[in-house]
Amino acid sequence: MEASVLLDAAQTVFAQHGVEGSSLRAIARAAGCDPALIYYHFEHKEAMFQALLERKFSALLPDLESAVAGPRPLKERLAETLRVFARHLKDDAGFRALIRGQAVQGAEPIKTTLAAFLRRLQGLIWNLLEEGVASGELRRDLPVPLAGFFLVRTYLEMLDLFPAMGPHFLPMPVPEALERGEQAWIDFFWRGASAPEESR
Amino acid sequence: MEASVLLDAAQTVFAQHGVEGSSLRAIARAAGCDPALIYYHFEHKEAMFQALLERKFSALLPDLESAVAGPRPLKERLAETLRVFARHLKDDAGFRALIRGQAVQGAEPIKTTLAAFLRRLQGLIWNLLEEGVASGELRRDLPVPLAGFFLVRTYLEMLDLFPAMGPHFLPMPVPEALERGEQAWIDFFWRGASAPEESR
DNA sequence: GGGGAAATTCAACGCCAGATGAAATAGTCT
DNA sequence: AGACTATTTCATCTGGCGTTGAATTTCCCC
Repeated sequence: MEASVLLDAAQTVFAQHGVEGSSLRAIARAAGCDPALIYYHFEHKEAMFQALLERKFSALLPDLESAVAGPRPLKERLAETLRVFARHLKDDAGFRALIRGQAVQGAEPIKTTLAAFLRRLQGLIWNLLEEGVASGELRRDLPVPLAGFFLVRTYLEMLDLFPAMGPHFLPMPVPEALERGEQAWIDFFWRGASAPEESR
Repeated sequence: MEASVLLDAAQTVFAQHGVEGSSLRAIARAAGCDPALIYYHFEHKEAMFQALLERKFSALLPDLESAVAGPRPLKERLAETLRVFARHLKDDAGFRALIRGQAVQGAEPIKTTLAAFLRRLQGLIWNLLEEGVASGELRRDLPVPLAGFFLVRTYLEMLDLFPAMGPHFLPMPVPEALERGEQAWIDFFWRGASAPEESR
């Protein structure tokens, strides 16, 4: 049995119960094997979670690099960046909640893995925003690191919370809210970030 | 022993390990009592978590109501709303990660409690934003539910993620990042939400 | 078919968990 | 002091847990 089958099972169980709420026996049951096999492939549960993170991010980053590249208008590339997140993470709210839970209080090795990914992600976003500032499309005083944070984190919050909580507080069906929310956020972000007309 | 002592212990343990990763025996150890006492005060672990949520939100809502009231300028009241969140939640990142984890995949009773709180919170924020639209300060086409979401969730993301991950990706110390981030977000939000000059 | 390596299962250990009924202790009122 | 209620602990039950060494099975190559 390949490690990836175990990781598939782990992702399902982790997403539902969290890392600490998931037992290796539960993961083995989900994978259809003996718990001891997990120890053959991974040192311990946390190493398994780490491998999951790396698998997920390894799939995401190339698409991000494609999204920010090329001659298309800046706003469109920013929007495409968000859509890459949606494609990779949209159906993984439970897992994403887990990742940020680990970001807040996880073990140092996990934080280190997340940080390495964050720096690469940051680099892509910041370069894009700095390119916009240099070209005059974005305002000169835009705090690029913070703006990058706003761009991505607000959008990911929608992806996470609309499906789970949207029915309780959104005045429209969740799929419509996600679609309108995406466009609204891109427009809103653009208004917040773009240079005033008179300075172009 | 009052229930509130048990809830204090529960908050500490839940914040570190999550609801499922926290055992009643661990909470009892943190409180310095026998696990059976927890059953005397609460039906089960989830009921305990629910009581924690209600305790937290009961403390937060009155301050929010004060923050949005009064004759002060709209932008200042929006900013004060965010500061209320900071005062109540700033040192509770672990617990907040837990809350949103539960928002994403928690049991229905917990989601119902969260939803009830969200609706009250929404009501306050939306009224404030709608007041701004009516007065002409905010743009007429502002999607108020989505804008309210952006306002609060982006700020809470900073509160959660800057302390834990900021050293890995922010080009400044975390306390400074939080301070500048707060002001940057308020300004950014204002640019995204306010009406164009020519339509005032 | 045989040898060797890789993969998988089995059995076991000690410990922890949720939950409960009964017993003991503490507090309050008369 | 006694009655009663509230609080707290104790002991127990059943089931699950992480982890490991040994045994078994499977796979691959000659």
